[in-house]
Amino acid sequence: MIDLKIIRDQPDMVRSALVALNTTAPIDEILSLDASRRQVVTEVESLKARRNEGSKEVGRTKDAERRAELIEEMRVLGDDIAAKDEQVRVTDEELRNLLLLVPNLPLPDVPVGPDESHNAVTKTVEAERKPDFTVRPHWEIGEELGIIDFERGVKIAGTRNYVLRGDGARLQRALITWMLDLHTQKHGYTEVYPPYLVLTEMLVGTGQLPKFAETQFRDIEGEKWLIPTAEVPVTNLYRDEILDEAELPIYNTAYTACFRREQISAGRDVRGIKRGYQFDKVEMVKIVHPEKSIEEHARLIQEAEDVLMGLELPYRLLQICTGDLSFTAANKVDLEVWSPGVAEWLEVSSCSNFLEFQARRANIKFRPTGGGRTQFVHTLNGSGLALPRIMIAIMENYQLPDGTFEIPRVIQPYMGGQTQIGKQGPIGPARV
RNA sequence: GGAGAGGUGGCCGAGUGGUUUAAGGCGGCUGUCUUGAAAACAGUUGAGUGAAAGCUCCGGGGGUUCGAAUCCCUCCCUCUCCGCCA
Repeated sequence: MIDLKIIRDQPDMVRSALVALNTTAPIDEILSLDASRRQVVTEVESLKARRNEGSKEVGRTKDAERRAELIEEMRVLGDDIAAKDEQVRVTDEELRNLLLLVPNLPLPDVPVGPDESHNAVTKTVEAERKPDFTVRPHWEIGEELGIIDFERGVKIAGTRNYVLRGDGARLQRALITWMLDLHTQKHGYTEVYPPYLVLTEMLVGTGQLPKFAETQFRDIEGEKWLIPTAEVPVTNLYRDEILDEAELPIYNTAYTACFRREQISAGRDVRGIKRGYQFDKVEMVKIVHPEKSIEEHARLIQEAEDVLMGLELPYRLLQICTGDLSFTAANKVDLEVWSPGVAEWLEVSSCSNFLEFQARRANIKFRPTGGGRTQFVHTLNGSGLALPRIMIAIMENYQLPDGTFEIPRVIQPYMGGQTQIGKQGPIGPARV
């Protein structure tokens, strides 16, 4: 949520930002609601001041007649106040609902462009190893090796689900552990394990609601939602809190499963494990002083890069332009890994700076050390990283001509020294 | 799931309809004193909104009343006991 004052004081600046974002928001409705709200608030508050004074006088007055007079006067006043209070309450609610639909404003250095075609590659890093044969897509060798079971995944959970098996499941677990160790031991993060099912307000706080309800999974009563990313519970950890400035910055990292109801056309990205309703991810979340968020964003990107460099995978950085910026972000840089089997760049991380957008929604503040008014913190987050696509990248970049693949060096200690993944044992009831 | 108790300012805790919308204590900050510190003493110390006056906030929401932390309804949460359970 952006500051209502910005819309009130610089409506034209906001309108042109919306054009750059290639989106719309109900700015005019907000402005007119705000104006009428302010007028009614002023009225009702002076009425309340009079009532407070009058009611105190009732307590002091001994004279019965005068007392009755005052009470009657205050009663009439009270009806007026109740009506206006209700008016303010309704207006407040409408105003907030509209405000929740206004996207974050991009930072000045975000390149302007209508859509993803204007995103800019700002860095490309090659890997030392490069297969010199035709690499087969991960879904082929995954099935062949018996580490991914697509059929049984769909059988038990429907489309866009799969089962990892044997060394496949083990490799993913090893990657998660290594990533968490990297962030906690090298990057100064604290590991947290949050709930996967959270209250509605949490998704409003981080910006998934109210606008993107259709991409979320919710429980049957509708009171709780499956998290689409660890960003939701981990950022909201501090909701409605006033932190001490000395506590900043706060770096938290979490591994969670993530659940997304993808609204994409059937048939797109359906092959393999690139896009499922459930996937695993290690997430990094930063709560920082507002003056520090720009430099923290740069560090966050570096920390995500460290994961790819550690795994020795080829990747590139993509500066997202205004038209492709997500609703909540003021700036966003994606990390994409190259996968030769599917022959495409796969997004494995989005590193975003939200400024105070989420902090306003979730009401996360800090108290300046020298005193003074409380202020909103800035929040940032980035994947570090998304597991299925890293699995794809490893299976394809580390592939050997015989359809097996090697395990990245940094992961080998997490796999008991194992260096390669080959065909798994037979599956099926016969084994049991 | 059943029974009972309770939710007040950073913390503890008083307050059961008005004459202080929050006593008192702890902690924090400032000052006096001191070579410095401690102690003592004095003052000060929440959030939101607003240019300010003011208004709002005693778990959330609703109600009664001229007036609610205080009475009523409802929801949430915490604690104790029982039941169930990975």
